Amino acid sequence: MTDSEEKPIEFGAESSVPKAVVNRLSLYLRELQHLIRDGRETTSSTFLGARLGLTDAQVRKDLAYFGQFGHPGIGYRCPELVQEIRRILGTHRQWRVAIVGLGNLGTALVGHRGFSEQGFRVVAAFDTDLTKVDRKIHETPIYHIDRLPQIVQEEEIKLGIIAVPAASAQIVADALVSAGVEGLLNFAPVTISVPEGVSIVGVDLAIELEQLSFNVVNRQ
Amino acid sequence: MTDSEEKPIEFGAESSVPKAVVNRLSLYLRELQHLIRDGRETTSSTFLGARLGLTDAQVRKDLAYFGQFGHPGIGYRCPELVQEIRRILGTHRQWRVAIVGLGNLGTALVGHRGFSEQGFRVVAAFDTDLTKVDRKIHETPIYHIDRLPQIVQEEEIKLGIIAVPAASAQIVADALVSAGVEGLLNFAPVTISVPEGVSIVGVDLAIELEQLSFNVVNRQ
DNA sequence: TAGATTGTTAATCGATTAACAATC
DNA sequence: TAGATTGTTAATCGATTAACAATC
Repeated sequence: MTDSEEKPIEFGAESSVPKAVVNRLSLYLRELQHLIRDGRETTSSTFLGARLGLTDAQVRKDLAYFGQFGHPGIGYRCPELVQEIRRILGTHRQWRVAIVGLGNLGTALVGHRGFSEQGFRVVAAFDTDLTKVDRKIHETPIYHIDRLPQIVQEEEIKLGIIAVPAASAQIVADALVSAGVEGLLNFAPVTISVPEGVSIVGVDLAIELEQLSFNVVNRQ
Repeated sequence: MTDSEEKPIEFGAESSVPKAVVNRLSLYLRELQHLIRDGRETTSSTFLGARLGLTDAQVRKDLAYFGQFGHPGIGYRCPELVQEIRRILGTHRQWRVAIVGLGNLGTALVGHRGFSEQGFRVVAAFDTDLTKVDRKIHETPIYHIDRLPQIVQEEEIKLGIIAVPAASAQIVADALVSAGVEGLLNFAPVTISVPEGVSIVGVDLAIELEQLSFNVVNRQ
């Protein structure tokens, strides 16, 4: 935030990929995994797109940002494309994750199936409530928040999930970042700032319902 | 999905508002609510935008889709703009909501503070598990899923939250729609189809972590 | 070979930003 | 009045779609 006046002209080289493309990549991955379970070996951009309400051109263009994964005349081999997308997203390896805040939502997230299925392993949970500390939920040990710096380092935790009230979200974010976490998933209904080099994704469940409300009222 | 070949040329008239604009509207609302709590009476497009990493022009343009809410030379009066945005989103009134599926996530969502704070009232929860049925969580009665059609109608439920496994998500969606629900918030990691006139918003928590993973790997 | 389907270029469409007269 | 800030138009930028040669 200090000496940045000029655009980073050559830097990551990859920053040309639109956010929307990366989001669709996750949808392709999910759909491909369903196709594989249904016993399909290959698929086409037209078929894959139709399942998601997208054009065939968009599917091909999205994938073309990252390489050539298809076979002209044949389409995409499902397991092959799954592997490629997981590599692109970085979920071909396991991520070690911490959850901070064991209220309703945080507690639910510790045991969330979808996380482990996609390569995210919740290895630690933190709270201030002494009655929760030193127990386990779904195999995951619960620590007092004071031990966050220590545990994050020892357990080599790289991602943090913030599930505390809005009022403490920024403080928790700062603590996680100081401890060495590189990415945050924030469920608190507040905008959080992080230093450059740290990533943040926000999910506000009430906002999702608001979007739905708008769509219903405007019949969309 | 059957006889649709031509585009709906004149229909809702409102379908010219980009999805991204509506999403930012929710962010403006959230930020304004924080400003009010901090005792601020007015704000400017520059200030509001800065808090969200947006330009002043974008804030003004977004709001201009819906009307003229600002005061030249002064800015926006916070409580006034909050009211306007809530009216636009449809959250100035209470929505009656049902949750289907009382696993980890569904159970957490029944008591989710953020929902009630923004005008969403969870008035019924459904599950197949007989040990859960006929109890209450956080004041909300739990019914057997067989009673869904009856309760949705009696309770005038207009929104449904799907928190069941992927395998049963489409069936639950169909049941909710048949019963008269007009909007669905889907947490199951699967693409769901709904008839025209019904809205659906999907939230896949694993996908959110995947997006974070991509950002971390590509330092964004 | 004929049919299917890719990757990619060019054309189109839509969203964001910059600029500024109008207003308080 | 001078300074601040809006709403809106025009210019810019970026994303999506269409088209098609290359490939299996």
